[in-house]
Amino acid sequence: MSQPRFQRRKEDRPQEITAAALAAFAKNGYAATRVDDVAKRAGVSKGLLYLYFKTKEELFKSVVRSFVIPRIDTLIRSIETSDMSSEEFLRGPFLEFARKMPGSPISVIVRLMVAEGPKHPDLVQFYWDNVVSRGLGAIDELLRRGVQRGEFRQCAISEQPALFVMPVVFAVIFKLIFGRQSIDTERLIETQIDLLITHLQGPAT
Amino acid sequence: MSQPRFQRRKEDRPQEITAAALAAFAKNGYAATRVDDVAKRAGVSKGLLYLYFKTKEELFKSVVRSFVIPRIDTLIRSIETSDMSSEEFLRGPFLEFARKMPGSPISVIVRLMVAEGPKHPDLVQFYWDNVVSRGLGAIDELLRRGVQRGEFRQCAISEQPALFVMPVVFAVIFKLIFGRQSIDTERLIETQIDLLITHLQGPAT
Amino acid sequence: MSQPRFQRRKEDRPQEITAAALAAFAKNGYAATRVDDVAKRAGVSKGLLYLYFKTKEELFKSVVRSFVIPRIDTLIRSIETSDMSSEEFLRGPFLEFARKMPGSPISVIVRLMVAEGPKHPDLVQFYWDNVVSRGLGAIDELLRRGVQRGEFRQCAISEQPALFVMPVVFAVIFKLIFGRQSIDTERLIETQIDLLITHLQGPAT
Amino acid sequence: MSQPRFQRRKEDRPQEITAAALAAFAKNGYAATRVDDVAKRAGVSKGLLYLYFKTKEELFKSVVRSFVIPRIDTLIRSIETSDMSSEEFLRGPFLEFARKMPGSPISVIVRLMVAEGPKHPDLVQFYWDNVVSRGLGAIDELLRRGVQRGEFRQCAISEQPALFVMPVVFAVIFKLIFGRQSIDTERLIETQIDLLITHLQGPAT
DNA sequence: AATGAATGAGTATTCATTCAT
DNA sequence: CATGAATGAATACTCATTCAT
Repeated sequence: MSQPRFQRRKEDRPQEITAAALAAFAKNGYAATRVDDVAKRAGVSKGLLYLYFKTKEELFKSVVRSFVIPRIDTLIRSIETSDMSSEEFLRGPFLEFARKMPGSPISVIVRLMVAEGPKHPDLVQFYWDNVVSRGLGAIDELLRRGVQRGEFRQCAISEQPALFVMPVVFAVIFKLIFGRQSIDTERLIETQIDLLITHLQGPAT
Repeated sequence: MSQPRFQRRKEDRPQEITAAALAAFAKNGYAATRVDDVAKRAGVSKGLLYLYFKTKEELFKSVVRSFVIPRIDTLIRSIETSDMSSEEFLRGPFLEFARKMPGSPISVIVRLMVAEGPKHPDLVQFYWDNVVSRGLGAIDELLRRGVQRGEFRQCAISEQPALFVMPVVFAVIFKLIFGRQSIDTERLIETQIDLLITHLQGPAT
Repeated sequence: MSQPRFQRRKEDRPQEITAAALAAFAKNGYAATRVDDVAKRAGVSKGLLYLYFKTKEELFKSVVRSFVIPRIDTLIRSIETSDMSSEEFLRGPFLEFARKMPGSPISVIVRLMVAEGPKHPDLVQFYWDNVVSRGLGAIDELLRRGVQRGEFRQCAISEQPALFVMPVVFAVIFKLIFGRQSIDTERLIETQIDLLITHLQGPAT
Repeated sequence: MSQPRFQRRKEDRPQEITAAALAAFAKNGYAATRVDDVAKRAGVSKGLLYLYFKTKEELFKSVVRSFVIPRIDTLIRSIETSDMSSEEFLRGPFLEFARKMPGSPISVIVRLMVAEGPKHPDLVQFYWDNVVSRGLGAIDELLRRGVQRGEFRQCAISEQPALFVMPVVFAVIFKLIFGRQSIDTERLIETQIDLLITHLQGPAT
């Protein structure tokens, strides 16, 4: 009776631990998080944690890897498979994605990258290759497609996908530092995207 | 040999120490920086450091205070005293300021705020009050002035000074995490500011 | 070589550590005792010591608690259960107890109380409640019983049990400060107790 | 005008410093007292303090020496020069002396001896030679005189002057540890001295 | 596989002592 | 003489990591 439950448990362990680690890192940052706490959060002994992750650093890298990739994959796939117009996509799914960012687990990872990046060059590289580069690439693809289809004109904006990512990163940072009592980041994101699209569409002739 | 072991230079010490601390924090982050290292960098004994700063935390706060305020003060004063048109100011002094940001000491402090903010709420508050709030206020004032003078039209953009700050923060973060091999942040800043101004000036009739 | 580096002996550790701490405190006093030394004496790592005692101070308190209480309990119980006459008890078990005091672990604790008391008011209170008050109370009870039984007359002496404790404390202090080459404290204790009993029994009619 | 005042000042410096040190030691004990504090209390710079006392330890020894000797000298001289009967002296000047002890500066020195004695054998020796030995000797002399004059009978008590010192030391210790809320030490001292004298005078034949 | 007792290197902080002024 | 800035050795405490059970 109890067997199958334990069986299943074993499979999930690593994920449960990285989830606990993410929560712990989110609360206290990497350096101030004790491995003990992560283990306790995961309902696991310290020894077992070390069975899955050789060091605290490896655990950290695992956290970054396992929580960001799926998110970015989803975005990219939706761009690739979508049959919306570029504008529709930007005002629809992309805006939705952008709005959810601040406050999501990924935002925590931004904090970790900012804080710990300099000490983990390989992780930075990984993050660049798998998250930033691919994310920017996807938006670039979206813009390129818009230009091809005649929706957008080709200009400085259509060549800098970072302009679309910018407000998201900014909002994430703001939320992280100042919490919710700061500025209206949602409106900021909307305004920026609207501004960009308006410009890409050019003066209505 | 030539250097006496004791040197009395009461006046200069605090600044030398905060400068050294900034450099150390910049390299390793707050938690990973050893007080010993800061002292060594400053060419000072650990004991003396503790004579001026009661704790590592206080040293950290001092660093934030002494390096950011002057910078932001300069910007604000130049806005207040400038007799340029708003556009001229944005394309001139402000753009210059924005370009210098990534790689400057302030950029390091952004990293510290992101990483350590959650553990130093009073510092975050201080930063908000003295840096962010005043900085945004100054730009707001500049935009308002532009509207009053008829240079700009009143719209969503003229009400969100953060749109101007956004690319700077974004560039800072990018440089911090990915170094120089990432994206062309200068061009990004320019494009964004140009975009905003163009929009504020409305369709050329 | 023969000793494994890790030994799991959870049960015994706290006692071993407090014993080592008592010895160390006895030798150097509280302030001058390094936690490192206590750990070494106990054949234990510093980390483990801190697993059982959160701070050096808590270790100190534990020492006081665990070495004095049993001693005083024994005395009190023997008073309560004894069926000797009061005189017999005082000249027998009590005198024995008094003689053993100087040089025993408790004597060291007196030193700690004198030296560290002012900085640990709660510990002083604890010591008063659990040791001094109860000890004096027990002797008071013994004297009261003697009066009731007609062995002793009621007088200033029968009301001040401290007169019996006095020579013990004095002897302890003397031994602590001056070692054995000072005065004959055993004889002092005997003389005092004899003197008190003689007086309590009144003039032989 | 100001010259003579400074002149005088210089002479008194060491005493002012030892007085300040006594006060500081009294409050916090030897180990916990910072040289800085002593200097501040004495209204003197740290450097000057070190001009008079080579080390903290030497300062400590100076404190012990300079505050106890005068006290004990006074007692001894009054014994030597007194023309009272031994009983009168014991019930008069000696009792007065004994009563004043707890709470006086000397009581603090007892604490210091108990706490720091083990680490300063030479100081203990000094204390024994100059204070304890001479003090006990003086009382011994007083008792011997009483026996010679036929006031007292020769017995175990007349040979153990410590019996007279005992309640004083005990009272001092008690006050030091438990403050004033403990037991009536004055009455204890009186009772003990009365008891001893009564016994020395023997049964009224 | 799982536990948590045990380890020890690493770090912030204090304070007696020195010495340039 | 007098100052107090400057030094650095000493020490309590933490926490990633190991390993007996």
